[in-house]
Amino acid sequence: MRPLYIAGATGTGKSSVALALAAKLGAEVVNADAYQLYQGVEIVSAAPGAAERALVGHHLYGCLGLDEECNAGRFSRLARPVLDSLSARGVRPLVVGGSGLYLKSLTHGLSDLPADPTLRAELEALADDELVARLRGLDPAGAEAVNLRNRRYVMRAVEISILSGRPMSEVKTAWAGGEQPEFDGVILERPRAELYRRIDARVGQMVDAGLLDEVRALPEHLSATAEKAIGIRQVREHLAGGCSLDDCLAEIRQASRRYAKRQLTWFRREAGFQRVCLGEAEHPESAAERVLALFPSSPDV
RNA sequence: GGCUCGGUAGCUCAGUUGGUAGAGCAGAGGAUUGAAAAUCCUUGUGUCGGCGGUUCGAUUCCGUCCCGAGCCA
Repeated sequence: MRPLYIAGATGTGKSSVALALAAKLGAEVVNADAYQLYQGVEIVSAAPGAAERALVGHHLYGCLGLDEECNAGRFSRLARPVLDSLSARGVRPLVVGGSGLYLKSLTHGLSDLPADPTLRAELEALADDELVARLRGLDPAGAEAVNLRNRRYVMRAVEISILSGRPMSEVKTAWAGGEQPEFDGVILERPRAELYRRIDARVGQMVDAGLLDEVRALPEHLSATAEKAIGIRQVREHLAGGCSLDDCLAEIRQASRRYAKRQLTWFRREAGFQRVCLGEAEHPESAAERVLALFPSSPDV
């Protein structure tokens, strides 16, 4: 059965709408959130709790250890078999998350590009201008296309060129150029001010739910991916006496709002999704009805 | 009540020896093919506290009033 994708910025209310939808469709929820993948950060990543997860099937929540790295490639390799096995059982996958690149790796597929942590560690040691020089040598056309001020993108381009033995710009095919893939997807939206209010409020709820204890209980060493979760660095600084709780929470709210803003920019230009703007007091049931109404002809619903 | 120092962008402040002003932060916009909750780029017109005066011209000098902080009574 074809998956139904539910995207949107953090704090929009995707999880509750997904839960209502899953109940109506007899579907199961598949996570497409980079941090809800990890075990031990349920509160800080605002993952659905045990009560919600008991209601309908949930997949790819808490499936990675905090010492494990993750990326879009690994995510899609995790998710594909889950989608396939649900389909084989006749269950519709409801893919829910706000990590734009992760979602796109499923809706559009990722180019088959190599990656190698060892090489990356070597490149990490190079200065910015050395990296740019490497890229110019390996892939002049790519050097034109990549934002050379963005060290991370330059590094990845060099990495691809070295590993594949061909210029990155030849190996990597553009999403924009290809055909628009067909999929069922909806982007949930809310007015900016309301979204920000919800994000701010949610940080308070995280504290009530035990945010500080959760972070205290984390292993000292986290993978480079896991440690980037918004909230971990800030709470750790507070716990170490580096800042007041108020300042810590204010920083988490701000980082979350900025993240949401970047998501809005990403999703704004994503094609192929329907869009549903949620009402301020709208019940998830009602939102789920409206989403369902957008896919009347889905053969499998 | 007297004296001193402040009042300039949403915030913290710089500056203009008189020719209507600029940084940091915040905010906004954008990019995005294996770190994506990441990373990177772009973006600053505001009665320069109010009202008078001097001046061709005042945010800048003078007077006065208002507000804040401090000191002295």
